[in-house]
Order: sequence, then structure tokens, then C-alpha cells
Amino acid sequence: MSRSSYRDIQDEVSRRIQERIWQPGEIIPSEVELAKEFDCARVTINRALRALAETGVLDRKRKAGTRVSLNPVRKATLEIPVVRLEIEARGGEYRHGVLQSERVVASPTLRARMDLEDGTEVLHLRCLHLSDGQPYLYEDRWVNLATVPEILTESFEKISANEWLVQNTPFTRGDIAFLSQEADADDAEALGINKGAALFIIERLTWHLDRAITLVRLAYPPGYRMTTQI
Amino acid sequence: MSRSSYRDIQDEVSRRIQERIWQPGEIIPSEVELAKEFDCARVTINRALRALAETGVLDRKRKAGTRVSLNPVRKATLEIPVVRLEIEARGGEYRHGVLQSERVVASPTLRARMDLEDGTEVLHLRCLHLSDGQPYLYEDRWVNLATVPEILTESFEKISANEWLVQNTPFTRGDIAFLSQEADADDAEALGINKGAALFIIERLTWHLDRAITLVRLAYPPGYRMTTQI
DNA sequence: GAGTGGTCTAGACCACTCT
DNA sequence: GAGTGGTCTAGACCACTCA
Repeated sequence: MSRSSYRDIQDEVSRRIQERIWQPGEIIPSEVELAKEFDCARVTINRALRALAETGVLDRKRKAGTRVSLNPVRKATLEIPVVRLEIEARGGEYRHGVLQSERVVASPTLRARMDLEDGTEVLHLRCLHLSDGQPYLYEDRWVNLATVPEILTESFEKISANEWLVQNTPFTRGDIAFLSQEADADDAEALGINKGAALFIIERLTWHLDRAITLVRLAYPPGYRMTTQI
Repeated sequence: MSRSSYRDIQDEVSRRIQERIWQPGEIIPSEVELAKEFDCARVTINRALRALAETGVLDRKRKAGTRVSLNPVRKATLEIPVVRLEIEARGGEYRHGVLQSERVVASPTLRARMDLEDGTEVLHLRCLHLSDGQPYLYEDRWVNLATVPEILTESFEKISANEWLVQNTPFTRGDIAFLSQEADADDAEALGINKGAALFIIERLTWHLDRAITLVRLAYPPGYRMTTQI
């Protein structure tokens, strides 16, 4: 085989794994050997194998060598865009409305969740995002005013809290959960659906270093599908 | 700054983005300039920036240069393990039972979904996965017998269909969807919950080249949270 | 046309970990 | 101790795309 790019090598290695030429659990040739076979620099092999290891089909260890994964962990990468862009990408016209915007002292539950000190104030926002005038997403958000006081100056008439935070508040870490919940009275009213309907929920808690920025619960009405490819 | 590794550079660039030293939308110095600043090879800068671009915080274009993303797409990577390992990782004792295993001709709906020819046979499996004896996940699966006839020889007493397929049927591509659904009578009976409860559903369709391998619907009872970090 | 990122090479040293 | 992957370097050419 003549000079190969790392993509060619990636494809060829993938093929050998898929066709069981290299069995699950088996050690594949070392980088040096593969470099000889493909007549390329070792770094090129390294890049190809490293990329495959990142996707989970190879396990690599120094000295031990590179193995075909026994239980390839299937990794699905979900892209979580700004709501406005998500709607516009689907061809909908975006609008949003603020249902509530209230400055309150954090409840004990919220304090525990966001690791806040006693008496910390938060901004409680409830927003509805619409696509072509139809409810698309109901957002219930708490923003830590100890870390993001500037948010009080924003009315969210032009830009949603979602987007404002993405653009103005860099974060270092985020915990995210996907789950199902039955719609409560609030959800039902906001989204214009029946109480008890099965909602798709995304909960996200973002941090800047050790300090919580915002906790948000996004509720999508029945029928919403979050999709991706493996 | 003296000789740096690509990780140091990654961290430093991240810091400059987080601290708004480099503003969203702004073009950052070119690889050549950064290589001078950090006193390292350009490849090292390239690797650091490429990794950051993969996470979505940078946008790179030839000639145009590298910009700090205006709307960093937050990418959440979900790891989808074999059910047994997921349960065992949580400290549960895994068991599974086959509720149904039936060879049938694919319905028109299924044919459309899996792009099957008229008259194609499929194996319809319904399984329940248990953690410490409690229903954990209800699996409803169709396997294309035109691509995976060997599956008929397997009884799934020792190993679940899930695990058998992962280990025996390499795939090239998978479509995956996450959604919510109300439990129907079947779901309710299998999982021992009330009809109408909000289920967390994963639908996955896997392909080998152009041929469908299996379509599966995984139903998790209320309370299940799929979590990850950003 | 020119400047940027994309990639490759050949060689080197290091870090880990297996035996 | 030895073999593997991890990473870095200096230089090179290419591909894209902006002006």
C-alpha cells in the first residue's frame, strides 16, 4: 500500500475490525509495524488509532499495545444548540415570552442543588419558546445572582435568557440529565397540553469553577425527539 | 513562556476564552504566531486548537483563521453501555428474561422504517432486564433475519440479545433518538407500572452499510435519568 | 495571490507498564 | 529491562478561501 493519509488508515483499520479480521479483544499490530505496512510515518498511524480509540472501538495502553474493544461503548454525541437556532434550523419562526422574572431568596432545596450559601438570591425565570407561534419548549430557570448579577439589567425582550447566558457567561463545567416526567399543571398550561402528558426533560446545571451559574429545566411537549447518529 | 505541551496550550487558550481575553467572535492569533509565543512547534499548537475546535469552543477555517465560537454548541457525549454493564456499574445484580421471541414477516411500517424488502422476515424479541429482581428496562426489538440469520441459533438464556448483537454484529452506522412516551398496556405490564406513566425511550436503528441490522425500543420506567457532563 | 489551517515526514525522547 | 504508546520538533507541501 502506498503513502496513506490518516483517514485512509482509519478507514482500513475500521474495516478490519468490522470484518473481524481483527477480532474483539485481539491485539493489533504495533504502531511501528503498521507504519511499515502502510508506508507512512508512525505519527500518522498514531493519529488514526488515537481517533479510533476516542470513539471507543480500540483500547490503547502503553506497553500492552492496542486492542479491539470487547464491549465498544457506543458514544452518542448530542449537540445542544441555543433554542432559537434549533427552531430556526427546523425552518420555524422563533419567538419567546417571559412568563415570570422574579428575584427571590433560594429555597433550601435549590441551595443544596446549586451549592449556595444561606440567603443567596436567585433570579427565577419562566419562559416559553415558540416556533411559528406554537409552544415548543417551556423553560424554568434559576440564575445565581451571586455569580451573575449583571443579568438583572437584562429584560430578555430581545434575547432569551438562554442565549444571553450562552453569550455572556462562560462556564467551566456542566451537569446534564435527560429524563421523562409527567406534565404538572404549570407545564400543561404553559405548553397547552394535558396534565399528565409525557414530557421530555433536560436538566442542566452549569458551573464556573466551584460556583453555580444556573440551573435550568427544559420541558419539551410529547412528540419531541432528540436525535443523533452513532 | 517556556516549552509547552499541547495540554498546557489547551488550558491556556481555554482560560483566555473563559476570561474574555479573547472575545466571542474574535479571531485569535494564527498558529504560527502562537507557536512563537509558546515557543513550540506549530503542530503542537495545531493539536491543541484542533481539540478545542472539536469541543465546539473554536471555529477554524483555512485562510479565515481561528475564531472563538459565537454560539458554542454544547456537546454532550452520552455513553451507551451494554445494559448488563450499566446495571452492574450501579451495583445491581443483573438478570434478564425473554418475554417473546417470534419469527415474523415484517409489517409495512417496519419495512419502511428499516428499508426492508417485501416479505423479509424479522425476529421480534421482547425482553425485560432486571436489576436486583426489579424491572429496569423493557426492550422491544426487531432483528433483520436477512442480515443476521445466525441469531436464530441463539436462545438468549445466558446472554441477552443486546449483548449478543454488540459482540457479534458489527455495525457501520446507527440512528438514535431519545424521547418520552406514555406507557401503553404492554409497557405497564412488563415494567410493573401504571398505564400512562412517563417513560424515557431510546430508539436505535443500526445499519451495516445499507442494510438494517436491528431496530430497538428501550423503555425505562419513570425516575430514570440519563446523565452526563459537558 | 497570499495567508491560513491541514497534514505528512523522520527522528527523537519520554512515560508507562508488562514480564 | 524492554516494548509500547505519547508527545514533541523542524521543516515541508498542500488545500482551501478570502480579498
